[in-house]
Amino acid sequence: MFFDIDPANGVPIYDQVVRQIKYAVAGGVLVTGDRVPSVRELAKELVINPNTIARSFQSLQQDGILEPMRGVGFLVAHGAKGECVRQRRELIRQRMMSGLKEAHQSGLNEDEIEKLFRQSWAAVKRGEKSA
Amino acid sequence: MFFDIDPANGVPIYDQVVRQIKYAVAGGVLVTGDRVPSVRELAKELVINPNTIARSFQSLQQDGILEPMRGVGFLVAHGAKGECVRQRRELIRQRMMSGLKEAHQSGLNEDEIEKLFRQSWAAVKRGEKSA
Amino acid sequence: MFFDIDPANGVPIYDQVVRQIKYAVAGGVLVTGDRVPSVRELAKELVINPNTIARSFQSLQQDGILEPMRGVGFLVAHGAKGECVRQRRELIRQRMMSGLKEAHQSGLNEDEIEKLFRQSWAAVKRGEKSA
Amino acid sequence: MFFDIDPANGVPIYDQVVRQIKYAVAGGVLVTGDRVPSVRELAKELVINPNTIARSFQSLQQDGILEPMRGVGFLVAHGAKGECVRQRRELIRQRMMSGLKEAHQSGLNEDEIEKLFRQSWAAVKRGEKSA
DNA sequence: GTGGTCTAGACCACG
DNA sequence: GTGGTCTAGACCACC
Repeated sequence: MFFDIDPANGVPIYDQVVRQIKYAVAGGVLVTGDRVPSVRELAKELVINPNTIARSFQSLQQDGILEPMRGVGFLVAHGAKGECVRQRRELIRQRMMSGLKEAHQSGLNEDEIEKLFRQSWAAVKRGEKSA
Repeated sequence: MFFDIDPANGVPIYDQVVRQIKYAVAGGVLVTGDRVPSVRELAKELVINPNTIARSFQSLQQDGILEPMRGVGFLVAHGAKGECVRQRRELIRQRMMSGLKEAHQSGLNEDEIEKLFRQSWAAVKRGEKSA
Repeated sequence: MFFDIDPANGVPIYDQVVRQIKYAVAGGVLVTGDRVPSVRELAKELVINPNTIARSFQSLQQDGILEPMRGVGFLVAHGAKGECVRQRRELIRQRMMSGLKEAHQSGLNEDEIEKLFRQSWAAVKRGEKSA
Repeated sequence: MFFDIDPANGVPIYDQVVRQIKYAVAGGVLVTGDRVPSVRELAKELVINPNTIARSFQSLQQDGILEPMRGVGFLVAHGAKGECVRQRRELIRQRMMSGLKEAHQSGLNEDEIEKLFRQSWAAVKRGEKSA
């Protein structure tokens, strides 16, 4: 699929899966009514324990992003896109805030932080993997 | 002292202590030869179990930031400042990179990410706590 | 398993565990990819507090001998054998050096030291416990 | 004096002092009736906490190696030499045994251990410090 | 007084 | 089930 899971990321795998699916819905890669790959399929593809995927789906179901369809699997729910677009912004914002909070508290001055941001963003756009 | 520990932060307490001390050394608040508060003192001040502090100090010792002095306590080691300045930048950089990687991968466009950065940084400087 | 822990040895228990595992890897008893007994299993078997074992494993992880596998346990890491063979020799060498240094410095002459070595080695091979 | 103290040796400093004095008596460097340097002198010379030296002297007094002399200090006791010669051999022997026990248990074969002994002994005689 | 080690037991996150 | 973190409290060695 469209997933980019990093087991050594600090972020729990189940949460990475949750986020990736939300981002896919927010970006229109998945739209209301689409069938999401089954737990087993995803687990096999991502080389992850099926329980982990199941936990992700459970979380997505509680958030109203996915709906279980008996005998079929999970479908993207009505109104999921708006919710995902909103959550995407919020998830990224929180991560940004928490990082900047530590940067600020660490005593780095504003110029250095700005510079780090520029460099990191450029590196990310170039597709580096060193984070 | 100069500590800002948040027990409900996700980041383990012992790691927060490690980082704060590295930042203090990087910023010149602590310099080579300075005696760091004893395990018991710090534990009492931060209302944290002494074992947790001991774990932080052990980690700092392995990194060559602190040196144990028998019967005295821990002292800031030779060359600690350079190392801490380096590590501070690296710790912040990694956090920045990993956040931006997720932002990029989430499909947010460059303008939105830039805007989030501006807003978040302004909020952090204003001292908000909403992250 | 293959452990010989002596709680009244002077050497900390967690360090004895670390060494025994390194020796096991060096000797080929454990090979890359092998799953090491879980913290709880080992603790139960050796009648040691789980935290103590956890500390040993943490140390072995930092040395690159073991790798944690989420939800599974610890596995012997790639390249562990070479490292362990090297460390085994070094650990024994250091112990030998430090003992001989004291012997030399104590004023015992060479013949006496040689003789003590012969006698001790013979005793160890006979399996005596008087040290 | 004739001391060779290594604070990072694992062996407690007070015990190193005890041993060194016993070795000096065993080797005839100190003989019955000789006055041993005062606690303060030794502490200053070895850059060690005076309490540590005091503890060493206390131990030596209990062993009958030193005798306190009011207003003078500590003197080497009657019969100390024989006792020290005996203890010297025993102390070295124990250290040898414990090292060889670990070597044996580590799986190193006899040839390797013999070789390590040769190399280490040669290095010690050359006066190396790497242990 | 200092740090080092160990135990006991709890709770959590993860798979 | 796994390891990770934290607390509480004990005992020890050392200075």
